[in-house]
Amino acid sequence: MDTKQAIIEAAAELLARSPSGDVSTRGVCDAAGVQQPVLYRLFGDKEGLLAATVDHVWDQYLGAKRVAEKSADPLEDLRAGWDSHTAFALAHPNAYKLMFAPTLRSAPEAAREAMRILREVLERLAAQGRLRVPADDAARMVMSANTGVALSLITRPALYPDAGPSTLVRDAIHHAILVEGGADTSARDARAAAASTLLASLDGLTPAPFTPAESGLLEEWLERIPAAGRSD
Amino acid sequence: MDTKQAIIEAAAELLARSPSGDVSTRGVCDAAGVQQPVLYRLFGDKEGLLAATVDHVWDQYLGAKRVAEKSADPLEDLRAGWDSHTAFALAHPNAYKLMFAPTLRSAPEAAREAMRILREVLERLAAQGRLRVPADDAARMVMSANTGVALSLITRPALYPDAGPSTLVRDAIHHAILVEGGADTSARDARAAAASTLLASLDGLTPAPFTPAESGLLEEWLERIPAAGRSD
DNA sequence: GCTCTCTTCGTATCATCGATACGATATTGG
DNA sequence: CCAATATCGTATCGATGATACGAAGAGAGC
Repeated sequence: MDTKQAIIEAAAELLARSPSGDVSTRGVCDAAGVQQPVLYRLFGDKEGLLAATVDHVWDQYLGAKRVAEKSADPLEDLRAGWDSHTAFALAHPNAYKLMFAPTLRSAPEAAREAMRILREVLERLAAQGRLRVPADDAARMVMSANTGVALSLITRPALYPDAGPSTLVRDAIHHAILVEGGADTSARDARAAAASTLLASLDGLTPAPFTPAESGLLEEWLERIPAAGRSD
Repeated sequence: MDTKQAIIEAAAELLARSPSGDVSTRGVCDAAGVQQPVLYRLFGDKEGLLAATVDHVWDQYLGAKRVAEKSADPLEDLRAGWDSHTAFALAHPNAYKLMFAPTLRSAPEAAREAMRILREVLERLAAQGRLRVPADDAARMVMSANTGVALSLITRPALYPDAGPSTLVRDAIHHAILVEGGADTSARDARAAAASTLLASLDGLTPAPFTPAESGLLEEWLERIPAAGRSD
């Protein structure tokens, strides 16, 4: 059991120091003081080792950040999440490349966890009526843009000498997915306002996304929403 | 001369068919009917071959598009450039990964040319006073976000089943770098915000004003609203 | 304590890959 | 026709991912 951790830490160490962003199984085994067959018995193949290594680096980094999460305002958390994601990429470029670049066939667990954390923050915003797109779409937008910015910062430092574009892109995406300023209205008020906004603007849609029958039913349902009771 | 082109085309062919996204110099030489030393004499090393191959694929793709460029409205060109970039990634995923993922040490000429084309369009917009950020910043924002979206589409098809996020991120970035143009966007934004607000809060309604079937249909309709009513 | 079985270990080895040395062959200039 | 130069082709190197296979060790049952 301990040898597994020793191998992972040796791999993380070598990976962090590797100029090419790659490590050899021989090098890892030598550094960890084990032979190749034990590595392959514990991790299956090189991809398994790299995935475990990435997860380890990610967990270590996240451990320091986990305490500071879940502030009062989910928008702050959303911004902090983006900046934390970017900072991780700059702090551990090789691990980050393995995590998000198309090197590995299947995404490591760390990438999935990053997506989970992001989606959780977005759902908190959605519950407050502050998302203007479905949470899944917002998650995809934020994640893909963030990885693109982070990879650019890492792999083209001459073109991206500072993290200015990161903040600009971050705010551009957040502006696109968030409702302006509606933090103070309660969820029920926001819902009622949203329903009436839609009711007022449905007729003007061209091309019409609904049949007349659908439109009629939708209007009837929307009228029921403001009266619907307190969820929170 | 001709053997060089033959090698490049063989490499492009093998690269397009490669499930791993990689090719071996031996395979390329066999397919082109030459020996390894000639490859190394013509291209220096494998990276040189791959860079030349990426440039070849990019030129071929761009050749078909070059005629349709430089429309009257640079904003149309900006949108077309984003969509063309994304379409190239989907059409030639392996070449695209080599072009923008951190595999190659130095960016191939094709990547630089893509940046040049983008910056040229942005400078036309800037000349018309329609850019709200410096053209270099705008170029970095657009390029990094676009590569992030494209890489996500390529490498995580399960998470990104369609190009919807591409358009959303595109418009988010463009909105952030451009001065306001359309007048009807505000109404559409309000409508979209209202729809997603409702969508996010429907589940919490107690007592439930809708049957599960109604709820499902309503959600489906609400998801259609943000995309509806695009006039431009 | 002894043996039997099953797991772990360690050597040696395979196959593939990028890259090159070096003699053989062809081509070109005089 | 010859010599100088460039190209070719075999054979090979060094590194790497992955594994076969016998040796050594650890329990389980008697």
